[in-house]
Amino acid sequence: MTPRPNTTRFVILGILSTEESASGYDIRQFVALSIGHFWQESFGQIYPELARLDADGLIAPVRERRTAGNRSRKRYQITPHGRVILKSWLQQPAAPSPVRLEYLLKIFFGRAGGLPTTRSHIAGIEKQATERARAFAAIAPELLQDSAADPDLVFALLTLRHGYRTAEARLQWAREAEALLRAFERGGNRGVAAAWKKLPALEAYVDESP
Amino acid sequence: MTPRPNTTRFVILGILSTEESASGYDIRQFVALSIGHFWQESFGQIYPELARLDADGLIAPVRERRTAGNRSRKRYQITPHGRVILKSWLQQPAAPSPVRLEYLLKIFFGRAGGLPTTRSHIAGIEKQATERARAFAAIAPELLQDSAADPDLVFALLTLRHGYRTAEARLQWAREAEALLRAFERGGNRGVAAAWKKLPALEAYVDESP
DNA sequence: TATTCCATGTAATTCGTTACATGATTCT
DNA sequence: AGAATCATGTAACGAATTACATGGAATA
Repeated sequence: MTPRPNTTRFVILGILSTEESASGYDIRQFVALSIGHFWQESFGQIYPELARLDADGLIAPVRERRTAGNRSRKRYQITPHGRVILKSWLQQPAAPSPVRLEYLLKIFFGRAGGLPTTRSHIAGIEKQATERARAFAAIAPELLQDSAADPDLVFALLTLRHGYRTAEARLQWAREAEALLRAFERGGNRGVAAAWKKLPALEAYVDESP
Repeated sequence: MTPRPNTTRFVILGILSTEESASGYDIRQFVALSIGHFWQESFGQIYPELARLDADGLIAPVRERRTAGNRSRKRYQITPHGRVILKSWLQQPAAPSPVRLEYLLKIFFGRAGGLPTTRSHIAGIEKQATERARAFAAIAPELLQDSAADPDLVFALLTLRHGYRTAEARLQWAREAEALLRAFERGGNRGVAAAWKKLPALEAYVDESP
């Protein structure tokens, strides 16, 4: 059986490629704060993987100069070999990421749940998407100020912008969805068909050249 | 330990709530064709779950009138109890769906991978998003024609539109990402900061009322 | 006749989360 | 003194995929 990717490895290597040194706890923090909107890792994944990476020589523990008490805290740094492995992974095309959106499931099966229920799911998405879009919008200026000398700045901005665009798309979708449901309630499938035609034209935009 | 959701159950119940009767194979087909862009199930999940749902009385096997040979094919239909359970699940707010996008990981760690690599990842997304947006755009007219009498039509259109908006957002993002990288190559972080300000303003749109 | 598709199901293995155990440090 | 947070790690369990085994029906 061909073994599955084990992406956690590369997340850890990636973080250690930018962070110089980090503990398991640090890595968890980094993931939650910086890439939490498109990736997550739990301690149960991180700690065992750190041990394996160490055993494989891709990372190495760092001598900890203990400030006072013998506080147990293991920091690691990436090895040259680790960098090579990371780079070769980065250069391979990304594997397709399966997406599972439970809220769309609940909307897709909307007839069995009832229209009011469907509406409240959509309203929930709209609210959440609005909050997220605002949050992403607020982060960018901070990042531009605080990380003006950070060589990783562009890449952080790239993923941040992706988060914003995704939130914005959901917000737009939620508004269109509400319009379609109103049309459905008033005019059934024929009403929906009419409302659909009023939505921004699809083909035109996609064909547009950059 | 609080048991985890087991969404496969409700996917099966949902499909049987609209489909009247279906086999494990049919369910797999349905998932792949109708909701594959935001949900997926494998046989290894479906078949055991069908057995459990049967044992719990939420679905029931249907007598199969065999056309000729004794072909083994088990079709199931949802029971009244199954409908009750489905409905109560649908009415609960959707659990947050963890998202994992490997391609963003590769972009986020772009410095370790090199600019050309990052560019090719973005180009890949742009191509894929374009194809998807076009595909979604092509499905809608078909659906409006073929399913004019289908009581589930609106809900299918809703999720279809979500897929389109997502693809479109990625396409827009990819173009912006390319612009940011060009600015970075020419002017480093200061170039990026300048290019960032030229992107469509963030706050304005989100504050807009429907 | 060979290949593809229909069809069901199990086994092996990995992925990933949650809960638990444990203890130090910092803040109120 | 007590609460919150920092910090590491393991155990248990469920989720999910992939591969395998098996065989009929249709089609080229």
